[in-house]
Amino acid sequence: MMNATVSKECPVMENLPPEALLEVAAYFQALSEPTRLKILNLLRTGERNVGELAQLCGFTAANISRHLTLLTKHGLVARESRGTSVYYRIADDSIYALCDLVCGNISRQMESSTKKRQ
Amino acid sequence: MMNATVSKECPVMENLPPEALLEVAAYFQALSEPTRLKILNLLRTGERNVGELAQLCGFTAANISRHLTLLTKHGLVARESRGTSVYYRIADDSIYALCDLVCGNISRQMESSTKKRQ
DNA sequence: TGACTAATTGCGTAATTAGTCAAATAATAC
DNA sequence: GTATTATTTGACTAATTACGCAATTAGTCA
Repeated sequence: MMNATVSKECPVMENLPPEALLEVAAYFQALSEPTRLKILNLLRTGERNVGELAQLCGFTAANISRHLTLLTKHGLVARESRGTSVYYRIADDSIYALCDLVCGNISRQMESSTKKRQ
Repeated sequence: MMNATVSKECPVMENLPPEALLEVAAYFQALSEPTRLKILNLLRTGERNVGELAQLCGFTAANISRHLTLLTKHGLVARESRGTSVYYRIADDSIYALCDLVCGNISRQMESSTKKRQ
């Protein structure tokens, strides 16, 4: 009932349609930019408006706004307009699980490549 | 003992150094390309050489070779030269856990955006 | 050695994208 | 209404990148 179109499981990704592949790729791409990761990291402690994020990231509000638009489009953050400001917050906590996995992989890879190097 | 340099956990990614951010971003970027996901998916059933992958993906061997080089650099696949061929295989099974998470997120997001749309 | 096959790499191209500034939009306060 | 502040969007630039072709490297076999 819930896993209608994009088989919710896909533990294998076998015989996956090309569109699914594109979507997964686009999702990873949303996470593949340092500034966007920084934003997600900043939102960990709670919501922030565009101006705050821009200042904390050291970029213009225009730039951060674009990043936030992209993150929103992929369901990673949620937008809430309050007064003249727009506040963003994490919409999908599982991204931290993703990041944990990746951090684990990276550290493992660094260990092995360090071993090889010496 | 294992979590030496890059705290294996990083459940928060708080106060993370910018280099770590760059590495995580680069790792996600390796997964953010449909052709590379296709390759990883094909390798699920076992090792393949460059020519096979090229044919199955519908691209030149040159192109696939470059993708494989990148995936190798990030520790996602392992390279083994045998005869005149070079065989690649999955080096890091946890990428499927990553993909499962992402598939789950995407299907959830599709549900909610579908709801909103109707 | 040379012939053959497979993989990699140099180079060029088209497309994407992260960033900026400036203009437009939106919400509040006067 | 106007003024002010915050966000978004249009236009542009510089940098990156996925791809193909052609040349090079590497391994096998006669």
